[in-house]
Amino acid sequence: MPHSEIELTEAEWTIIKAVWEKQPCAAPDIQERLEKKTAWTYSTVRTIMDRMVAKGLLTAEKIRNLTLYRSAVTREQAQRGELAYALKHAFNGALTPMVQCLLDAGDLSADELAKLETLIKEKRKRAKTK
Amino acid sequence: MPHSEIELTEAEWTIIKAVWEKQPCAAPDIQERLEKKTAWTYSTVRTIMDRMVAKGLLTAEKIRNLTLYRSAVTREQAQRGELAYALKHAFNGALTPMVQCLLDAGDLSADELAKLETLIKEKRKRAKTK
DNA sequence: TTGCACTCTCTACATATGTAGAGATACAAC
DNA sequence: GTTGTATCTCTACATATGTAGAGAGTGCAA
Repeated sequence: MPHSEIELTEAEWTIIKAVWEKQPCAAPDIQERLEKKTAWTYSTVRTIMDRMVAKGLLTAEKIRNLTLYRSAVTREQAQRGELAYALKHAFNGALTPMVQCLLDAGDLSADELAKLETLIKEKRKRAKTK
Repeated sequence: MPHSEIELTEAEWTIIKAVWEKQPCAAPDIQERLEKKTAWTYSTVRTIMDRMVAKGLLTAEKIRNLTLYRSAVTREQAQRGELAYALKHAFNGALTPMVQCLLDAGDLSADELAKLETLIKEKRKRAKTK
């Protein structure tokens, strides 16, 4: 049992994506970087980030007057968390229908479909040899 | 533009799944049905349901002393909403990586993989003839 | 007409989340 | 020392979400 499910709110996703882009970073950095998109003030960004530290989503290291933040979870972990949530609630844990819905919903190009087909083939091969 | 994204909280998912199982239903029904899983009191269930009506997730029809609820969204709509959320936030809208992650994460049986492969093949065929 | 049994309405409270202002601090430049 | 400027800390408030108790309305059975 690795970690109790990781779940992010919309605001948290916005922040953590910015953190991933430039790892140790200060709150004012993030605030500036997001200003165009979100119009959040420094206080807002800072509050969210500190709450994320409390939740274990970020780490904070204080150096003099500056607080450096880093992500405490990888993008993959966060992605898995999000998928796990959808899988559990919307699809009762059934993976196949979920993938199916995904294929139905999106407009995938022939190229992308081909790529997926390849992926699955490889996966099957690996499953067999295991 | 169909509907502004549908999003459900954990509690709401629990409720709406119960409603889908037995369409017009009263709050006490749902409460009883969920009691084993959730231990929610009648008040709790009722409050959530009424809030869901306010959000347009359920409809309520009052007949004398009884309020009948129905789902205002289909399971498919709700599923799509959930996937759209994950897609947008965790994968920046890129479907292929999302499917990929899904394949990596879950332990799909060879059978299921085969089924998916078939699905994709069909999809490609349809895409071509279109 | 009294009393259950059922369902409802109203109100309440804790925690979570989104959002931000006001004032304190630290450090560099003058 | 005084003044800026960047950064921080604290506090606050609105809305959302989870959770539930107390008491009122309705109708059947005795």
